[in-house]
Amino acid sequence: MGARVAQRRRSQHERTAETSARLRHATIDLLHDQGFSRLSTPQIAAQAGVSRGALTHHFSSKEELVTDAINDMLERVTVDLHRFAEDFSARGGSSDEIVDYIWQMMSDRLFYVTMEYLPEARHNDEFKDRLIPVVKKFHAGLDAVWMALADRRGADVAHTRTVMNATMCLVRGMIAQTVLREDPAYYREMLSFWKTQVAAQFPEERAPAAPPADIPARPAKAGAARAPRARSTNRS
Amino acid sequence: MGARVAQRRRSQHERTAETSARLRHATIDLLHDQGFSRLSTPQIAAQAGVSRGALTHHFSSKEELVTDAINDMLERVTVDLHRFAEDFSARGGSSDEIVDYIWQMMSDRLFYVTMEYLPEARHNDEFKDRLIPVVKKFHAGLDAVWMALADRRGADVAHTRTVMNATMCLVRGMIAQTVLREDPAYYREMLSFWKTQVAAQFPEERAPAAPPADIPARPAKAGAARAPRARSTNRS
DNA sequence: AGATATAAACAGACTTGACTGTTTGTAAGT
DNA sequence: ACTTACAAACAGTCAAGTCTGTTTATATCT
Repeated sequence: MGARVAQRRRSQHERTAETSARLRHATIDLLHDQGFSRLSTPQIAAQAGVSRGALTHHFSSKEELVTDAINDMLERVTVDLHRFAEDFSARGGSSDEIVDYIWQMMSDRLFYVTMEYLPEARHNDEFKDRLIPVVKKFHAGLDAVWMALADRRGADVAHTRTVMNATMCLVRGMIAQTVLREDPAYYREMLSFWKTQVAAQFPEERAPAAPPADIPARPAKAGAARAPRARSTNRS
Repeated sequence: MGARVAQRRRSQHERTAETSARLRHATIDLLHDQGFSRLSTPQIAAQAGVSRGALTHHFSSKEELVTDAINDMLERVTVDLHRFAEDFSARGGSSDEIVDYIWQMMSDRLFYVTMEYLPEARHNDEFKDRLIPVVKKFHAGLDAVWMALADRRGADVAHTRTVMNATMCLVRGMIAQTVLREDPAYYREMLSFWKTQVAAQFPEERAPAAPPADIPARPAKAGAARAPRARSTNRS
């Protein structure tokens, strides 16, 4: 495995930070690639390139490791989203871009990973209790972004919140379908439909107001606008 | 467990049908109540009130049992949906009812069970290949219902399909959220918003066209119309 | 500063338990 | 009688958590 190069002296703090970060990243990678039911601590340790002893030293249980890893992932996604929102506001982008961004963000890895741990949360109360504050923080971050966008647009705050939350839910459901339904046209069409709906909710949009609803909308080569930055995962 | 009562003579065919049905139902029950990662064949056999030997006799692998059970579940749901659609068309119900019905149908058990096996399908190709025709059939059944509804309404077929599929996706995403977010007002508001959206897509609606969007809509004691029949599970 | 004590980081073996697929044995139907 | 339905023991695998031993960093004392 990762033949460690000659390493300079690292402080205890650095060692802890590095090793636990490697383990958290490996956990997300495996959650995405292998799934929760196949997720084992020996495998995580191997993927991270550390011993199982190191894993047990840093995390007192598998649950703690998994919840910490999820927290990490959501924090990274939140940071990315804030960046997008700032850039978007500065440029005064169209609402279509927001839909595309959400689709990209969720289908990159976020919602696939989420689908792995949600079932566990449903049956494991301790796990669920650890997770609730984590996702609450994430939702608060999302909400802050939506509210900032509404503000700059002068849109109704409550209504914007509902539309954005609905977009999130729609995308979640679409991504869930992708597992067993491979049909790009289907998803393209639905995103396109939804973009016209969202645009219609923000009439004060500058450039291209809601187009006549019966035009099936452009091919919607989704997401090209703002590709998510190179996936933050480091596979060795 | 289930102290079997004195049973009259059953034919081989009946015995097979009964035992395998018990196993399939137990599989869905446990998938819903315990989750995929905790699903074991000894547990399924116990829940069904048969021996593990009986299970292995009727199903050559765990995967076969699970896929058969899922197929069963989807067939039952499809039958229920067709019943609803016929009744609905006969009465000329409002589109709100459809949204409520879908929400009820999915949040009863359907989508929670789906969330259990989707991750497995994502990582297990054999399982996925078994499942694809099963869900394809289910989607075809759904589509037939939407098309029949569009027909009677004289609505645009393609557009109706998109709107109904979007409704399904939205509801999927909402139900996924319910695992970690308990917030009835949130879901009520979103359903209410969605109903106005759907209603706006069918202007030729007879009775109450899209109500002013700022009426938060009724408490949405959804689905009472066609309550899913008493859960078909037989716990001993 | 240099030797040394102490604690943290890491490695790997061990224990226990559970699950899947297989096999062997028994009862019920045809 | 003979096949199918059911029952239970068996074999191999592999997980999680615990425990023991080793290395690396840091505090302390002279």
